[in-house]
Amino acid sequence: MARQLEFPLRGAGGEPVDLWRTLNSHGFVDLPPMLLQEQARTLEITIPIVGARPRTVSVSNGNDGRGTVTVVGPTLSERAAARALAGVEHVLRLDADLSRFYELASGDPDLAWVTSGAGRMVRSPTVFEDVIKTICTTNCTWSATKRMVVALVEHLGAPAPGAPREGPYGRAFPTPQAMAEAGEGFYREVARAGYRGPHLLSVARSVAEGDLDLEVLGRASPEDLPDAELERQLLALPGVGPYAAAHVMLTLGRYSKLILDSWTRPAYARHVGRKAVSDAAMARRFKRYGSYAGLAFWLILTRDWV
DNA sequence: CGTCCAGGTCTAC
DNA sequence: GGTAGACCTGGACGC
Repeated sequence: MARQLEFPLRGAGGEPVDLWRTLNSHGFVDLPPMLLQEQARTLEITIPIVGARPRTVSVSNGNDGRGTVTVVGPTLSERAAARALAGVEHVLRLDADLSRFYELASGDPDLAWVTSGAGRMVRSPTVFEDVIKTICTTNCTWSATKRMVVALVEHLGAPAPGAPREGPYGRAFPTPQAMAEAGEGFYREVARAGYRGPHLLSVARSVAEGDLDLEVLGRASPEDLPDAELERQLLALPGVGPYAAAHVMLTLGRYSKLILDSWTRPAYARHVGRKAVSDAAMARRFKRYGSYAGLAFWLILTRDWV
């Protein structure tokens, strides 16, 4: 018996939330254990629940400007239901207050459109998941990224009730422990992660052994952990360079860095009708958005995604 | 069939 | 500090 939960589509500052645009905020919704369903305009995702098995839920627009969470599988206890709902609200970043960004954007012809509820980046249930997935996007095609992440979730992820017998869906993203216990051979021969394999294993082991706490990076305030220091810590991770650090930072709600890669560079050049634009020029152009520079950059590039 | 390179990173100068 | 070269993999190309 499915169970329905509801939540208000409002940000922490009372600002509007465009759910469909949030669900299309970046490419990770195309990687398991997330599954974007275009026709139904829903996001299916399998999330870990503390003290219980992972659960697969479906997120969509409900009535009266609210969002709906439909839980797959047996009915949850009150506590587990509350945790599942909190998990979805976390993934949708409803705790973020974008009202100051909207004020900034409302006076900008390039960006005023975002104030109707764009700019909320989907994040994974854990920082660990976003870091691992980001490493899997480096120096390869999207199909390769998918192959690696599919393998991780399919073979190492804990199944939710009602999970299909095979395939990557209906399973939570693997824990650091599960990834640490997988041997080098798994990364080489099953995930076919190539030279990234040792990086993935190293990050997983560090977290599993307690030497590295990635989750604290998601909780730290900019006062306690300024963007520059956060970037420094991310760059220290094996396999994480400038692109990956900027991408992870976007998923952490830290928007000062521009994501500069082989997709965004030409996409921005097209946007301004030039053959190429230097990284320095892009940084200058977005400097006026201050701590929201990277978010402004990303939104301008992805405006036509919805 | 070989070469190139994709939502880069690391090491060695 | 800035910049070549190497690096797994496997589609997309050109020949």
